[in-house]
Amino acid sequence: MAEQNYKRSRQRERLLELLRSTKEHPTASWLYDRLKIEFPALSLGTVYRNLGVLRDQGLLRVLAAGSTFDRFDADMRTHYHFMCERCGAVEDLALDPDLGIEQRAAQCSGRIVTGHRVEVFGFCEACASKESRPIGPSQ
Amino acid sequence: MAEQNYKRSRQRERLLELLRSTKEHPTASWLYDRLKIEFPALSLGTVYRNLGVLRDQGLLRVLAAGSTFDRFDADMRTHYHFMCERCGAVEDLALDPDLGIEQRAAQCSGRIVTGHRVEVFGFCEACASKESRPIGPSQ
DNA sequence: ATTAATACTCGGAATGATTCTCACTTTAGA
DNA sequence: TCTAAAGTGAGAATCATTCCGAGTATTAAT
Repeated sequence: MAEQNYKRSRQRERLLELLRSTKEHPTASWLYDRLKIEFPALSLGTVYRNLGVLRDQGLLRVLAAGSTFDRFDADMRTHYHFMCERCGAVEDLALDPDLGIEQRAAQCSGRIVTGHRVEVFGFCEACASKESRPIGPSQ
Repeated sequence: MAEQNYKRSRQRERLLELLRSTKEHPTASWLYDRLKIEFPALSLGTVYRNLGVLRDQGLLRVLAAGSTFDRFDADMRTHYHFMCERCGAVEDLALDPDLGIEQRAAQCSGRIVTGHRVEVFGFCEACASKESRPIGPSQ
């Protein structure tokens, strides 16, 4: 899975640059739309295949945003996310990651822990001001 | 979304009992297969619809397990999960939830924070003993 | 108990993100 | 330059989830 032979491709290089240039945690289709301008013949399959390659190369992470679609993040430093329950936006949180969680999760178990993920959810600033009556639990 | 009129249905009541009786964090199709024994005419759509109703009633939570399918958990107390990267199993973690995360995430922002979720990943005990050479990053 | 209103069920079709297939093209090393 | 292997585009296939329409069950009021 990791000991693969990769060749360069302009599509993949630009995909990574694009992902690195934004804080939006884009979806596959957002990336496709942008990249399509530069590569008019671009195929959606190519975007998905390269997202998978970059993930295997450890150059991006996949954030599961509910069951509908994934979002992608090229910032490989451990950091936490905030997800808006109303508009679906994903924002980085300026919190120090708690690596003790991983130690405690491994403690007294045969598990191998490789990482952890924290997602805080609620309503982002824009939605919080519109939405005077917050909705009930949806996750 | 919450001020809905619900009527009782045996299918939904048994669905919730079934989910409450297991620690497996089942998928929709696992629940469907089990419930189908009891309700031979059961429809998959009914399972999904009722999972949605129970979620809106605050009686279960949806765990997004990667992009492929959801898992469901009727334990509404805040608690953390461990997810095996190899077999996909989901286990509860016996860690005290850190509610300070939510306060820190809300601090100095217009956000409304309603909850948070922690997922630790790696290899479960069974997989850790088989898998001598752990695989590279996949999330 | 009957009835009316409406939520619920089933089955199957529709949706939508993601993955796969395959013929052709590009890359990289000899 | 030549060749093998990885990459590409187009579209079909997959698969979890949602939607729809006609008939059924539940509830509250008569």
